[in-house]
Amino acid sequence: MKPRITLKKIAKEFGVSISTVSKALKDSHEISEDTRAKIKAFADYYNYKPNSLALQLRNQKTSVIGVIIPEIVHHFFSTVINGIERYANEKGYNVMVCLSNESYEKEVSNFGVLTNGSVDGLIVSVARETQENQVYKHFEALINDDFPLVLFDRIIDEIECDKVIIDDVGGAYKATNHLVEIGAKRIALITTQDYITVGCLRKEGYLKALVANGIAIDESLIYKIDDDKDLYEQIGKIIHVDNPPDAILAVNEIYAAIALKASKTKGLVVPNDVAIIGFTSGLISEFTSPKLTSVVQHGDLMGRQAAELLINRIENTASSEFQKEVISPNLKIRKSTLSVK
Amino acid sequence: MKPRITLKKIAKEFGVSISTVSKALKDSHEISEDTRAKIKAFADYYNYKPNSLALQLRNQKTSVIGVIIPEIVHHFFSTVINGIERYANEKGYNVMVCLSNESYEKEVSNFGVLTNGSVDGLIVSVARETQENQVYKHFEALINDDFPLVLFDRIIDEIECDKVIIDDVGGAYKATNHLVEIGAKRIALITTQDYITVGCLRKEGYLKALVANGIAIDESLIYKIDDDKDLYEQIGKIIHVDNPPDAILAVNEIYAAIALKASKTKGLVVPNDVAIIGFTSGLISEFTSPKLTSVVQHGDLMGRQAAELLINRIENTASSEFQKEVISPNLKIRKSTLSVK
DNA sequence: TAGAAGAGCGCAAACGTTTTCGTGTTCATA
DNA sequence: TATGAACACGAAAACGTTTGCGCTCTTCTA
Repeated sequence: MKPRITLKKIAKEFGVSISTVSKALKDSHEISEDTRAKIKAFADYYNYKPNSLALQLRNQKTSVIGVIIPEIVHHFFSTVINGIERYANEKGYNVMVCLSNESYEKEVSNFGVLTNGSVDGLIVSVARETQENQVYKHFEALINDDFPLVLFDRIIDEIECDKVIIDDVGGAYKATNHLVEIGAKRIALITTQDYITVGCLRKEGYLKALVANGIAIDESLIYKIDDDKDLYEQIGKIIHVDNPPDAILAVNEIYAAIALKASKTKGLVVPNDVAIIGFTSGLISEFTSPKLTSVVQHGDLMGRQAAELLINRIENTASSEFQKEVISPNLKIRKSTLSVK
Repeated sequence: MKPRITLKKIAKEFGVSISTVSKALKDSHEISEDTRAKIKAFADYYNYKPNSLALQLRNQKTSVIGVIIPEIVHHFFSTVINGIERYANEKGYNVMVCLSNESYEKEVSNFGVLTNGSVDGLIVSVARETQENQVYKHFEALINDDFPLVLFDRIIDEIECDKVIIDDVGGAYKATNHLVEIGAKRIALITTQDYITVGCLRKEGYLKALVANGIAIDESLIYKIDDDKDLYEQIGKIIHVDNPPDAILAVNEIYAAIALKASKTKGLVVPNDVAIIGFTSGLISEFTSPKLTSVVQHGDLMGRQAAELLINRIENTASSEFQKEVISPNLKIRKSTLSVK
């Protein structure tokens, strides 16, 4: 790569000082019209642009937001990034994306890299392994330094910082309620392992809705999937029993789509024999047949709000107490739960 | 945010010079055991980490790769980013992601931000608007400066740099051939507007395969979709005619999934009445019914190779001529093209 | 004609590092 | 006692920028 042109080189060219060049380029009245014109023409010709590293170092500000997410090949997370990126851009910030791949170690190493001055703040969704181990030292270190931090979706209650979450309880409640309304009696829940907070919250909403409707809770209808094992097999077992459920609430789109497939394989008609709802409305739900009713999570909005909270914090325009934004999901009703009675 | 601890502060604490501290932390033999131990303990206690901006400025190296893509909420692009991120990480680089949103202006502004010293190199997939307008000044400026640049997928022939592409011609050829083999006679092509290079290339492969199989080219079976208009309407028209095609090759997954839906709506059975193949094997193809046969693009691999080329270029371990890596897509045959004769 | 005013520019510090090249002290050896 | 090395540390430049202040020279005013 050719060396970039600097103030120093321009200064040398005209036999003036660096400060003169800097001021000339900024149209300072301290510099004569003549000198200004010459220098600006030259700088323009050689396409001078201030080195941003130098500026960042001087101004003690990078205008970069770091984002750490468990994975990127995932519709929900990519919409969140989209939301973050758009808002950040409006505010003159850039985005640096790092992946933890659900690994604690990788998350910690990402923290190390990003908090050495290369970003002004961090937006994080916690890795599965971290949630499992419940080791939050790297978060605590940031909090101690008052480092601007926003957690979203997969958050940690003990860590005091700004947060953005979905109202998972409410979403699951709405969804379950909808299933009851269309006449379901035996509603299964396909959820995650207990240490995944969102899984727990959705289960809570599910249970609340059952209670509210006076339906007895049947623990045998609650299935906790292990993401490290074969999904088709685990979910298949739920359907391929003598007395399968007449409705299913799945905590994500994949589980729902697989449940749908399994149902069809068994010869069950959706929604007549079994109605299905998934969380997250990505593209999958749109193209299954029948289309899947989903709890829409508004990832874009979530990202936007996270970025907003973070930038307010960075620029000290935030209130001193930490905010907890709760986004209400809504139900997108499609054919997989069409009332059939 | 609390001010971070610096060499200067440590030096002041012990009444020594900054250089002494720097050397002590690096275990230099120039510094006495005593001093070293004291300084290291202190630095450790206060969790000292070198400011990376300062290092980047001094070393004239950021170890950051800039990535500019048209959009991120897109399975193909997110797999590419995944591939880039993983390889970059192995090599000690971080990734900064910017979105052009298919806009020329945004792309140019991203170029401006990223090439001011904040990244060591750039990986780009060209925005639709840029391809449409064919204005490549921002690319040329980079090339003139020998700035490390890799183009992938949506590339520009005139720009001389490393490139990674899919063998689109070959992929479309394979797919079309497969359709012929299972007995299709009237194969439609659903493609993009002409200025999208990948669309053109896939059309080329489609035509080649027809010729190779001695099938007459029927221009009325080639449909160019306008992404700014309603997709369902445009694609619906292809199916809802008196004499619909008996096979369809779509240049992306969405077009294919919509074609599948439209066919089912019209009462056609897939694959018996009409066989369908899409490009890109994302999650959609997996969950439609029947599952869609697809030309698998290997986005991860593509990202990995792009990152590899770029880092070699950055570290001057690349050959002087520019490389053009071509990734061969393979056909993932699923039920939408199951031989039925 | 002395003094002030103002125009035009340079110095130097600051951001936080690393690294080369000193410099001063101590100690052993001839 | 002079010489040399070994030891322990500091000064300063470099990366590229911004900016407050000071300096010099001209020009105007009283």
